[in-house]
Amino acid sequence: MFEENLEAPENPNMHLNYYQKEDQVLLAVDCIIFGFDKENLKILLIKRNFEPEKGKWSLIGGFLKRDENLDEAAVRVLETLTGLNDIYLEQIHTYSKIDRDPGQRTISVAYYALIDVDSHRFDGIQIDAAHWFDIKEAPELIFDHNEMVRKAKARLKRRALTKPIGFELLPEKFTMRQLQNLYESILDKKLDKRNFINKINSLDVLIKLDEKDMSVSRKGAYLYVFDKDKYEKKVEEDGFIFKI
Amino acid sequence: MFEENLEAPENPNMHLNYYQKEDQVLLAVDCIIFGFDKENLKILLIKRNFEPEKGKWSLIGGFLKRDENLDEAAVRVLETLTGLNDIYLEQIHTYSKIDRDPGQRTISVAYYALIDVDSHRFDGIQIDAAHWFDIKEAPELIFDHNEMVRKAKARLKRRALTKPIGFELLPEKFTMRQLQNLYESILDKKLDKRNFINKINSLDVLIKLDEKDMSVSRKGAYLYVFDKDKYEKKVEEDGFIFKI
DNA sequence: TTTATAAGTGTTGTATTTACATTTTTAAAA
DNA sequence: TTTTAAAAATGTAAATACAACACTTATAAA
Repeated sequence: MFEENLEAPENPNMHLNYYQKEDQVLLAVDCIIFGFDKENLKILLIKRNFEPEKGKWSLIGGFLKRDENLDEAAVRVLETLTGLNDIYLEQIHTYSKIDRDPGQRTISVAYYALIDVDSHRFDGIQIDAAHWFDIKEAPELIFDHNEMVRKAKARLKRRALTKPIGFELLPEKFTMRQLQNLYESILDKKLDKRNFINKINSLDVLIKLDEKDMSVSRKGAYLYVFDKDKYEKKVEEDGFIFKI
Repeated sequence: MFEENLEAPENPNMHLNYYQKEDQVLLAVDCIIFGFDKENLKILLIKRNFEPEKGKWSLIGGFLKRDENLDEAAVRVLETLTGLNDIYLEQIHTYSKIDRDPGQRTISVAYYALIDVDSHRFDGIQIDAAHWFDIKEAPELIFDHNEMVRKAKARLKRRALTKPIGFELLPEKFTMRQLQNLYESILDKKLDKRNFINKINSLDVLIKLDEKDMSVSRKGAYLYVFDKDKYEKKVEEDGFIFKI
């Protein structure tokens, strides 16, 4: 089926070529990039400027290269297209329907990423065709990308309930209201304010600052920061689970 | 890097070859096959009879073919090596470390499978090199297979707490004690007998038969079957969640 | 007839979750 | 300067879920 270049210098073990009769495939990564602007959950999409499906909305993606693993490929794709690195990424699922991409047989590994929209005001984003959509108002996507987003939302919901990943979506300093807005967006339901604050406080991993955010109310709202060291120490020492 | 045969008859869309400069890889599936013998959780492993790592214990696996998706590949691998089909399978994670397989750059998609060891007494298993190990006594595996098993166990634990997948590991008729043994194996902890039975009964998805299993006690233990229709109707009608 | 063994069965205390309303602070407007 | 408007801050009681716990029953085998 394929002729392989057994001398390819990138793979020092190529001489141990035990599997040479097997079919090879193109492996892509696609990133579901979630953002939060202190009000609503967003998703970053691009308008494809190449075939197939040129002009339609799609996830950001790219192909795995010979010299990197999938996590690295996801980081590279994200950095290339948004200029951002040091972003929370997690693999979700691998999609392999035979005709999922009409261009060529392609298997795609989906990742989701979490970004604070405001702190990372990448100037206009590298690609002008990229746009933040409110998660509730995102357009139809190409291929099986809608299914990827559906699964990513479910995963985010599950993770957010048991791991402190929500803080990846917030600025370093945030108000309780913003934290609650975030959880309401992720869980897609209203939460009781007092119960939410009591729950968060009982976890005992936030530091309340003396500083207030005066931008939204007369009274002002105290700012908090996530105490990552304290959280990690608690996990380490007594198997603490961050549970909303 | 690779020369592609653009006329390959297997892919009718090959003429739309938009991505031809990209690297291709071998995609494998590896199956973590869990079994249960009414007492303990088991894992099915094979002694590799080919290089590399010939003679060492490994998961059962194979390569994705051009005309199938990953789920189909996993079913095929499972059926080829055990003779079993119609088995519960779930994709877990995709592994891509560059040198994970010294034979050649290979990316592997891990699946786990659930089998009732006794009901599927495949005669000696297709491959004589295959063996059921108690999950607590399994040997070291090749490559990153240990990591795959670790993740599969975690996934199984999580799933078993919220979905009725445990019944995939039991014969059609089972006793409460066997069900409890199963959950104790999966969760790796002892459960209180009365609390467990009360919990299961409150879920109201088992049918208690008039029949008893007399093989283990003088008194005999009532047999139960999982009422799948009832479960599905409950899920459908009021979003019921099977929660242990 | 006795014995040995697993099966079967409920209650009570504890912890967690949910429901719910008033007061406080302060900038802006009057 | 006083008033007003709007979000922030705060605690308790009821309901539910979870955890701990021990004796009686049925039956085959001795």
